[in-house]
Amino acid sequence: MNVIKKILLAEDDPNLGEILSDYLELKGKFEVKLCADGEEAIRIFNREDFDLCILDVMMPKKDGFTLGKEIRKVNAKVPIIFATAKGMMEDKAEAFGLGGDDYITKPFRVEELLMRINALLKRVLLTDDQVQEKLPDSFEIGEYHFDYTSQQISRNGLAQKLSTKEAELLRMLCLKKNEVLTREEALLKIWHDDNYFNGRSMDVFLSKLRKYLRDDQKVEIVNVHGRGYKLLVS
Amino acid sequence: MNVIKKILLAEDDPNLGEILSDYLELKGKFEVKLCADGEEAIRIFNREDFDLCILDVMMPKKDGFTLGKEIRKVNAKVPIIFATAKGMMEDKAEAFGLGGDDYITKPFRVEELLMRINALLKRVLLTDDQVQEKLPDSFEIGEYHFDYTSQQISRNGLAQKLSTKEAELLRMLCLKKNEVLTREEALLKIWHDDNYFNGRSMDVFLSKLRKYLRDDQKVEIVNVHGRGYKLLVS
DNA sequence: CCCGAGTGTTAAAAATTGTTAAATGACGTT
DNA sequence: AACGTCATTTAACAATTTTTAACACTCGGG
Repeated sequence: MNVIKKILLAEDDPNLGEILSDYLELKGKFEVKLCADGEEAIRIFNREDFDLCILDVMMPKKDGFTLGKEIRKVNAKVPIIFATAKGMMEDKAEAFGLGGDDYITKPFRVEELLMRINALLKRVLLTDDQVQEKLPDSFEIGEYHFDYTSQQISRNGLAQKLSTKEAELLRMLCLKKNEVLTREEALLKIWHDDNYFNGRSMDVFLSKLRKYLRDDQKVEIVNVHGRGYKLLVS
Repeated sequence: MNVIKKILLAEDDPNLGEILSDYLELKGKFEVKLCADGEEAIRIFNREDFDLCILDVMMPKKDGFTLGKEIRKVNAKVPIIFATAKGMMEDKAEAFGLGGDDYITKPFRVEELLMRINALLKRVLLTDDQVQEKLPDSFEIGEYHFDYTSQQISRNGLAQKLSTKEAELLRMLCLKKNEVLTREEALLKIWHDDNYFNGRSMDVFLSKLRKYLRDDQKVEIVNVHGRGYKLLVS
């Protein structure tokens, strides 16, 4: 690909972090985001898209493994490299599965790290095309037909254009038809940040979607108090 | 080598800069662009194509390493030579390895610099041919046929000439058919600078392209609010 | 029943985008 | 140099999208 890959680097030692960051940006032509602790890292991760994460295991506030698990909750496939002191990994390795991931023991040479990064990225690139866990982009909602990419719903041949956010939210609801879509999940995936104002903004969009869908009595977006929303088609 | 190589020289000392520039143009038969600081350098770099960069590490406004990283983000392969005072490099040098780049400690003899330039350029010349990933220059967009090099689109035998920027923008959209082309990416690649006015200029071109493509209902350029555009063919 | 947190709805404000026209710039011709 | 022509940028205004604000209502625990 001709696109620059983005790497999230969580490393609490500023010196090492700076050196690694510089090296990867200059030599590996990556765009590197450096975070000093686990909490900052998860916040940044939810705001931007990354192609790979490098997590120091020993960090203040939130250790690398916890961070890794939280990242996995939101993103199932981004490759992760854990950097850890010798001997710390053996037991954990099993636990984490390490499906698409890797680990490297400190101290390591930067060339070694770069090699592993490239290896992981290449592997993702290979499997990416085959697996193509391609989510549907077209849905049936009662009498409505919803096409996500072209951002419109239609009923009886009449089309209604949707804005980007309207389409994204409706898509997430469709992907969980009859299940609960958590407010948190929608906010993190669409707004990239779960806070009060984005929540209110989302409420407005819910209201709009309900308006679009109200011509079919059998379609309903119901609230699950304190948790989220369900798209019901009876 | 029948083409004159272009060198970007970032050096804040006007005397040294002038001497180097003159020497390289005279002795090395290069075309040299001299910049007095890092900010000027990155601006120039985004506007022109260079075969090699020589960056003084200590410069006002933006130091050589930062500049080097920014250059790497845009161009992954142009060789860089860092010029630095003795002792300053040793720690970084290790980190950066010497893969595609080089460094030289001040003070140095101009002959020494010329040697390194020629060495780097020769190395690039060797590896250059392999990369050559050729992108298509002709696209089908619904009923339209778009030829990038001849800068025209045609439908039902009727041709419509495009201006350079129109063609470049349409090409980028085609290369990402059904995916999002980020405003930022288009601006950096075509306008070489992402600012408000270039953004507005791009909007005007989007409007023109939509006009050219509006005879086929199935072709659409849809906006992804806050991100960019998708070229859709249904 | 009362209260606070959570939700529904609407409207206004702010930001972004769409479109058209005028101003500027680039370039070859005379 | 003056001119015509075309490409591009800037300006102006319209329309759309998203966010924020305001107020009403609901839920569920004390």
